[in-house]
Amino acid sequence: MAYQRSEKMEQRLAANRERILGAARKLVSKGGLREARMGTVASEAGLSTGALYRYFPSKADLFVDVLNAAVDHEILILDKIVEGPGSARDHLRNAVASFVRRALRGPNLAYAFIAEPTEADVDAARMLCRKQFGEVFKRIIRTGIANHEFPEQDVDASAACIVGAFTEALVGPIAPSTRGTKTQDRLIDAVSSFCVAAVVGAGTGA
Amino acid sequence: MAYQRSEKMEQRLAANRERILGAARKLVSKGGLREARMGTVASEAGLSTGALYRYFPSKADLFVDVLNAAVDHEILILDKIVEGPGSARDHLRNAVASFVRRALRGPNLAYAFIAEPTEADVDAARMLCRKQFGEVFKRIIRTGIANHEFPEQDVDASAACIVGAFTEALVGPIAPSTRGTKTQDRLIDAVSSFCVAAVVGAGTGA
Amino acid sequence: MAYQRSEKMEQRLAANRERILGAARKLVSKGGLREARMGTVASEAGLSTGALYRYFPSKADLFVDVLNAAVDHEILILDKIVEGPGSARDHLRNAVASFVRRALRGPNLAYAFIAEPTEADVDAARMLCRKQFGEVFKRIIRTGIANHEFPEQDVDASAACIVGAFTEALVGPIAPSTRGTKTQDRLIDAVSSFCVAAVVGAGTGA
Amino acid sequence: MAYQRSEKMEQRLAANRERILGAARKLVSKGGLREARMGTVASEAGLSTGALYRYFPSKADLFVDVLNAAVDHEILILDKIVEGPGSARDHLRNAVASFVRRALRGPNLAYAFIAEPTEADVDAARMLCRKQFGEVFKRIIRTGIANHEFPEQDVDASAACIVGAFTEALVGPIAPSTRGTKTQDRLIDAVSSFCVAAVVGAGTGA
DNA sequence: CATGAATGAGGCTTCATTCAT
DNA sequence: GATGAATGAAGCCTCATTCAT
Repeated sequence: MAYQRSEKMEQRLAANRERILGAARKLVSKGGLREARMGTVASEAGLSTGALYRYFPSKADLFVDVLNAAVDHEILILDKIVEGPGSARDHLRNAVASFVRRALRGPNLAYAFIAEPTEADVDAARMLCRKQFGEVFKRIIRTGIANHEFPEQDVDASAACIVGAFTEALVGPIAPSTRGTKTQDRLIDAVSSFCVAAVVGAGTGA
Repeated sequence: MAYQRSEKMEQRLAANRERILGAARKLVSKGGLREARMGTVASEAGLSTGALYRYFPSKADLFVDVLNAAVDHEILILDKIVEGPGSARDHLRNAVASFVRRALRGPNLAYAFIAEPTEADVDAARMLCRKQFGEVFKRIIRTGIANHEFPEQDVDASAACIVGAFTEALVGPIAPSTRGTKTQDRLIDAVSSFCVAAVVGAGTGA
Repeated sequence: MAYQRSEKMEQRLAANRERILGAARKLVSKGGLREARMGTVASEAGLSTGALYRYFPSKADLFVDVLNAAVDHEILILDKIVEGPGSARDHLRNAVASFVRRALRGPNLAYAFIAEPTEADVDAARMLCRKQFGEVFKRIIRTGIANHEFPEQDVDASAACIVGAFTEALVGPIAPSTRGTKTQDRLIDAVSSFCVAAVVGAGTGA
Repeated sequence: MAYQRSEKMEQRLAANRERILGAARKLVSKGGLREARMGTVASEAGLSTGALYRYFPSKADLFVDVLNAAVDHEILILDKIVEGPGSARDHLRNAVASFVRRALRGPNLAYAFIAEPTEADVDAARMLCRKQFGEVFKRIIRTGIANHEFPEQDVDASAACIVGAFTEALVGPIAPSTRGTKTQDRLIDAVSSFCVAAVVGAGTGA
């Protein structure tokens, strides 16, 4: 009996945790960390403010977790692509396209967690996330260079440029609004082409 | 008899205004708008809080000015490059390189004003700024396409990617710290090469 | 399991709200709106500043409520008198006497809410209040005129004079301090007599 | 020469003082003390903020002077009426009518300086002013009682009521807006009749 | 004496966090 | 464990007053 109860409880707790994370993700992607107040997260999650602190010790912790969850998920997918079949060029194209596609789908967390600086704690976590994304692309590029698919280049800089390029293309005000699926496909294509061309042709530009 | 609107005074006022802008720029580039408190700006500028409001009607106004001043300066320089001699490819390369070079020099405002969302007022201004940068690159790309220097491509997306690429390369945590002048030159080169290659090879990557 | 919206809690909240209103009333009647700082209201009510904003969205709202509560209460009483038995003259006398009596009892809100101008919000509310008091007296006077108890007269002006008369008599520095009950009774009598005589004898004075 | 200069100077200084007082009066009667900022007074007077402090040691002092000047002027006129020919009833009627007439003319200082509470300093002065007005009416009433023109009554209370009555009739929102001259005459008549009737009939009302 | 820039205390309000129920 | 009321530290801004020119 006690065991039963506890199992049910466990589930409820886990569900709550997820709901909180979901609410936080939603809010942060809508208005940035600044606008994501703890109180709003709580009511969005159907809980009380106080309850939040039973799951996360502080706002910073909560959002670091939001960040990490989102990023872990992305990285997992990207890793699969990289480890899958195909040339480095394919990997690169697919990795970028895959990221952009998902970002265009959901609310654009990208903006919030890639761009916006806030408290030191969260900021540190964000830096790490960007680094992680960078690592994925570095791996791809390095492989390509080893294969002689890609020319020699500053891997760090290229990876940074890639992450920056698709981030801006996703969240920035430059690219036109992307409502229709077709438009989205075109954007995905454009961005991934851009990155592939850049890496493939690196050194060419001089 | 009347108050001497002496030249010295004028200068002092102008100097104050500059010191305020300078302090604001410094603070915003260090910790983002969030951390740039009016009080801190004031003391950094060697003035009292109240004095700030003689020069700028509100925090938002002050930082919009900081933003605009920085951007106007950049755009001016980029425009000169675009209107100067050389191929579109040169323009592109030089525009990127020039921006990145200056950004690496001064405090990296780029971060603050390209990325961080804040109050509606400032945000609107920032959107405009990014758009402005985008326009510069769109012009370059369009010219290059007309010249058959560059292949057909999604100009909006490419411009967005360029802005994103160098922004991230500048402020992001992916590229290694760039202290030495030599390292900086390498980064400048890498980033501008990346962008040029991307635009030149666009459509190639498919 | 869920948060107990216990009766005790409800009561405590209601009590807090009352304490806030009470504190606000006290302060405003002592030094006017100007001196009634939110911080002072809070500590007077035994709460923190922040807590006030859980009960009232802003200073203006709080004081509009103070005003309305006080006035509603008064108007209710005055209305009862007007609708009760007796001649218009009796109604007039009793209405004035009743108001003055209660005003002398509690802190003299009259001053604050009838006289002092402040923020637009509160001001609008105050104007309404004064108008409300005016209406009560207009009704009385109109009835009396219809009855031929009172001579024809400018009802608006008379009502205004009545409200002004007892307000000044209550809060002004002209009438001597009224500490003793006997003195108070005398004042009540004097003021109500004054008003009755004025209305009864209107037009006589020419 | 030096003498000449000094005389001219004296005049200019006196003129400045008057202009400041005038500006202050205008502003206070428009928006109350609260809205009458020193800076605004200064520019309205065609001077600088600092200059104000050469004529008046503080905001409170300035407005106390404004108040006193206005009141002295009134009292002088009222005194003349009281000392002139006619019955006490005439004096009373004329005094009230005269005050109301002038108040309706100029900007309604009455409101600001009779009603609105502010800093302790100014407040004290205002209390005195109201007392002064009260004294005038007390004198009239006492004389009338001695003459057996008026019945015995609480002189203090009656005087307070009179001051309150015309103040409210002047500034309150109860009496309809008084734009036309004819309307104004009617109001003057109504208010003075009201007061006379009240004093004449005092004690009648019981 | 005039000027108007500078000061700085103090007001209102927000919100992450705590805690009695 | 959950609730949401309460806390209190900041933040932005205003404005009477001072002071170098």
